[in-house]
Amino acid sequence: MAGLDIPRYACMALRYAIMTALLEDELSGYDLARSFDQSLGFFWRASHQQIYRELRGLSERRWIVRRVDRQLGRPERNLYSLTRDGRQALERWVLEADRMRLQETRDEFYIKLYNLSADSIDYLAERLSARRAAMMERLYLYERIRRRHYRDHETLPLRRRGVYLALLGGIMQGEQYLAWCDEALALLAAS
Amino acid sequence: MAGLDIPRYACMALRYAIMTALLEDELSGYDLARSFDQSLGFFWRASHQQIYRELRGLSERRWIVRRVDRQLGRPERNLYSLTRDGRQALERWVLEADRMRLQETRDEFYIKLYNLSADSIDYLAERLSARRAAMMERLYLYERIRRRHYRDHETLPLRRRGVYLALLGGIMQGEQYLAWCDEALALLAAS
DNA sequence: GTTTTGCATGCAATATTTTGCATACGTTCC
DNA sequence: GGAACGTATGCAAAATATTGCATGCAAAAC
Repeated sequence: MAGLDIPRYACMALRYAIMTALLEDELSGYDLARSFDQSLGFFWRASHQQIYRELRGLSERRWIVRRVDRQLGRPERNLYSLTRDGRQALERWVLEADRMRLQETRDEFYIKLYNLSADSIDYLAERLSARRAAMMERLYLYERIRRRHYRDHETLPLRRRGVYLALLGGIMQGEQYLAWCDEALALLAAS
Repeated sequence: MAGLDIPRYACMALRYAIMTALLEDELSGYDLARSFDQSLGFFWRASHQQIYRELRGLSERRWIVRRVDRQLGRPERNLYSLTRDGRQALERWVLEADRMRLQETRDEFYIKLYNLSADSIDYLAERLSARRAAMMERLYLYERIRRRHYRDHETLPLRRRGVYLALLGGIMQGEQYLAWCDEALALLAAS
């Protein structure tokens, strides 16, 4: 009865993000969840619940296949890999009209800044410092990845060069964010 | 029966973004929709449908009030303004624990970059140019706002200084994005 | 004079994300 | 010997966002 229930809307970037992660590796839901906490996750965050749900959908549509990995004395893992259909769907998606969202920084902190007042200034400055520190840490991680895997990006195979560009975007954005935090902190301190 | 149906979850930034927009002006849903296409909307986008829905919720909770504005020979407008309760709720929200999201650039373009291939390189380069141009245009708008209203930001009242900081964040981020586009375009062209 | 654009509002369905909860096994810390 | 932590999986409900559709009036463009 059910049928494949193919949605009319073509977005569902998470679906494709997961397939992208499976492009070169066979991964479990758990692996994916961790990877969405790191690399790919810097550009598209997802919780494990979301990932497991997408994994089910993707399996139903036969874009990925599951292989059960039984380990002695451990819970078994479901390892997923791309099918040929999945690979093709992914390739199609990449070439599909993209809805340009222009860096939507959907951060409620900016809205809070719009509400700057004598009551909130100390709190907001403190939160800003926390953001600065967190970004610093993330940048450090980015840089480690860059040094490890992308030191010499001109010799990289094409696909990896794309990944490098995304990483570079993250790094540049992070550095800019630090600079902004510093300016903002200075301006708040002077108020 | 219904009751106020106060949600357990405290996020709902859109709700507060709307109230923030109403902080100094009495606005209609239409005005808000336009304003979310501009200034505030650079940090939190929302469609008019979403806005009208929130406006209803906010009215039910008595955080805003509606005043009907009848215009001769024109459809009437519903103008909303903050109540005292709303103002207090907003102030509370600003001081509430914020869940730091660290600049989540949720842009599927990065995921597409992860899929860079001989087949996709031209398309992706073209899309990148389009993004560059769009960001350029946005930056131009930001700069106009800055020159108009924030030229001398040291003399601004406190709240406006917060708005200026948000604007500055947008400008810096936009400039960084342009720089990234240029680097990425160069790297793609060399491939 | 008809088409387009702008003002102004909204419903309903679908899609997506978040939150809360739940289970189960193994290892390491105290 | 028990608590905490890491691996591993998942359901259900609520919140949030997007898309498609719908209406109606006025002014301006063609």
